[in-house]
Amino acid sequence: MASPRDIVACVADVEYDPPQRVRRLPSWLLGQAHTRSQQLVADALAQEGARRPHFVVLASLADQGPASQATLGRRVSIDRSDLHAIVAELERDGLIGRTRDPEDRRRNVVTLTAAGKAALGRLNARIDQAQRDLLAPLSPSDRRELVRLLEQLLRTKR
Amino acid sequence: MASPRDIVACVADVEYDPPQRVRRLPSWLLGQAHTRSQQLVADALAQEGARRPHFVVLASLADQGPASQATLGRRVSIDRSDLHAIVAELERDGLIGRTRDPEDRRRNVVTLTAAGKAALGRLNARIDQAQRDLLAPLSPSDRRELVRLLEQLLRTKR
DNA sequence: CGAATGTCAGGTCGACTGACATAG
DNA sequence: CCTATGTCAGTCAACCTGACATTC
Repeated sequence: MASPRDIVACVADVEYDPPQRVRRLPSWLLGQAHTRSQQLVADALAQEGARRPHFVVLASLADQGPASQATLGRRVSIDRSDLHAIVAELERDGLIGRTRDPEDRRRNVVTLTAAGKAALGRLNARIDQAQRDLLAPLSPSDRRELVRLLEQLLRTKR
Repeated sequence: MASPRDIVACVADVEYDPPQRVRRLPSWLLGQAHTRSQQLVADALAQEGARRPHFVVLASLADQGPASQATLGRRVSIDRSDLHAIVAELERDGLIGRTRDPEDRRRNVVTLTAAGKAALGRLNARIDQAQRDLLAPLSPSDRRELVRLLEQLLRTKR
């Protein structure tokens, strides 16, 4: 039943094995690293019942102060229409408050609550652990080097 | 109309500005770098009327030889059901051929045609240019260093 | 019989577009 | 009048699931 050719075919068969050409592409490596990174962060946030936009919104409010939904969305690159669902969930969970801006009654000013600050603290701890897991294969100096290279890669071109 | 506070608010308003906390996260940097990378590659492939899976399938066929759709999908991590649309398009454009495997009549053996090899050559040139654009902000030695670090990051944990 | 293959239908999720009423 | 804001409906592509007939 298992002829030599079948065995060869079977060995050549098994599992994940993209071509060398592709494997060496910096864009491919970045994609793989991003996938791993994204998975770790998503899992970390999920343990607190949050997703990435929730975290980013809370972090922006803490670091940069209250803001209307529109400016908040602009700060963290989330579309107004998508942000709507996020802030609704955060408000439902009592992590933010929304009040009409008396000086411009179109605006919903979003503010971090005490519960929101506490939740952000927990999320920050989870995120930091995810970063450590992500960078675990690298030596401390290599971790700094990677960050430096990525920052330089992103510095130019906006 | 424009009180001092309004001007301050306006300055604080404008544009993309995620919190420092987030900006420094390795996972964030990887995400941003991946976004840029993905954009460059997608644009490069689009100039030849292709998308990423098309390229990866052609590259796998060239580097690793003909294969059934299922094994092809396993090699490059594309689901059978998604691969179906891809190979159909590649066949329509004459870049691959599909023949029933006489030794196992369940299988569709996918083969690269001459036109497919030519198309892959063009795609490779576009992709290489995209890599150069991506890495342009880095010195030659930093480019090698980045690739080394990413490979090491991915080496462990499968 | 169980397992693999190609095929198809559908579902989910994130990113984006267009519209609208309200307010400036 | 034109613009900005918050809201909602709907599109689109990527990714995944489940099903089915055919073949091993």
